[in-house]
Amino acid sequence: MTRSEENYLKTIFHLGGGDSKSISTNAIAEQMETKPSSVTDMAKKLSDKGLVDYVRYQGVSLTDVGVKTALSIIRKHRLWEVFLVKKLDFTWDEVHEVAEQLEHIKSEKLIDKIDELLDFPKYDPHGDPIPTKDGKFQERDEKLLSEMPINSQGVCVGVKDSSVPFLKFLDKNNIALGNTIKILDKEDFDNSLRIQMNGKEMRISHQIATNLYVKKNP
Amino acid sequence: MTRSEENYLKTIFHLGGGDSKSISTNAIAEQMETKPSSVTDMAKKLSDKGLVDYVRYQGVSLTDVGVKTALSIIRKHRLWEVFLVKKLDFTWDEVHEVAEQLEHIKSEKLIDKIDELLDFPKYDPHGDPIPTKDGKFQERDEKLLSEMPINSQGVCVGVKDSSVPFLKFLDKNNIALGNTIKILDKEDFDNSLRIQMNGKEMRISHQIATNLYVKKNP
DNA sequence: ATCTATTTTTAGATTTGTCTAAATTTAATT
DNA sequence: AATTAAATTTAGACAAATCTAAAAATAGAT
Ligand SMILES: [Mn+2]
Ligand SMILES: [Mn+2]
Ligand SMILES: [Mn+2]
Ligand SMILES: [Mn+2]
Repeated sequence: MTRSEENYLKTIFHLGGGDSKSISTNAIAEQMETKPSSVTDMAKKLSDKGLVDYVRYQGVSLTDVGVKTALSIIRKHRLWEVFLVKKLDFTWDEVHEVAEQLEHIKSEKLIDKIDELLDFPKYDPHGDPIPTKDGKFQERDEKLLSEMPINSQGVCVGVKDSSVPFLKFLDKNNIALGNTIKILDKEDFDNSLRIQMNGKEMRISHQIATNLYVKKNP
Repeated sequence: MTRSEENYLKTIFHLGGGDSKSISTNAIAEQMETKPSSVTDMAKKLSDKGLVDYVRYQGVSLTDVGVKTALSIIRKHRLWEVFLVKKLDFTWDEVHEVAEQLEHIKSEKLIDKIDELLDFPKYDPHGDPIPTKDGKFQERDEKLLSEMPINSQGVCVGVKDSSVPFLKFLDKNNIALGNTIKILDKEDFDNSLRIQMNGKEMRISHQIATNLYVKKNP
């Protein structure tokens, strides 16, 4: 497996190609910042290797082997991110770029030992679940902050947008995973929210609220 | 810098090209298990980039920038090896292959933090010195076990051959870095040595003795 | 100094991954 | 059903890194 092949599989998975849904050439090209013709070439190669099902003009979806491979790369990516934060004091906005490189290191023992060193974490620094060694995914019962009803309460468990600017914005406003959030009020005009977080009251724009995952308290 | 360029610089350094000594195309090709014609191509490319001095038919040597770059890769390689042994319980015969990959990860912060996590080690698991961030090399006063006089005594500090079979052989015979060794006798016939190590007496072949570095006790 | 064996370079080909531009297919619209 | 717009594929090119085979240069030996 080349690095490029691995990156294609990962992208196809993230676009939903793991559920035997067909992903278009254009969608992959856009996500990977490459050209559709390059995607076509790679689709053929991955198809020859039995990693994707590819029908000309119809897009690609991952085979079982393709899904398994994609998950193993995603597992490595997220474990490395946890390592960087927990063991090397990286901030959550610094880890993705480095993990993009580390995810391609080929050593099963290495990633198993990292997993062990970290005490088998279930989520990465952005709240994304870490697949198990045998490719199981532990989805969490979570919803977007923007979808929570007034007076409900929950814990912030993840970010949908994990871009550097958004993560830095959250840091600046002391919004962190683990914080307890209560919805006090919604403003009809701009869909902004008034919330209570860790005791303090604050206002949050709709854009922010649609990019924060919350686990609702029972 | 591509991964291939980095590997060439490292190899040229290991062959002595850091002391403005010219290294032959063939020597590099042999070391890297590639063809001389490929080395010529790369020599031109590295020369264009100012990393080596290259004279046709005369071989290459590293420029100052080339030395600095090579040392930074060697630094990364050796720090990762220490990390694997100290933090992930790899054995010293398992680390090289993985470090060959990890040394190419591009993140200054990452390697500085690994260095810090390891408490700024001076030597790697095979006793090779780790260059400092600014490219300083702390050579040690050491000699080969085979060159030690009878009745002298020292501490085993490194291996010259760090191949997997040799390292496994050392493990099997309980020879480890840090052990104290006293030369009891030399056999003229086959140059083998009778030594005392950690209290016990044993016999060591010439081939082993020429691949172990010892720091002589004062 | 000339010959010869060895080393080194060149020329041309190959693989991987990418691109542009043109051709084709599909999907949407009349 | 024919036309058009959009998506997708093909064809041909390119850069990086490698190889083989042939040519050129160097160094060693007579
Ligand atoms: Mn990431
Ligand atoms: Mn990647
Ligand atoms: Mn090594
Ligand atoms: Mn390497």
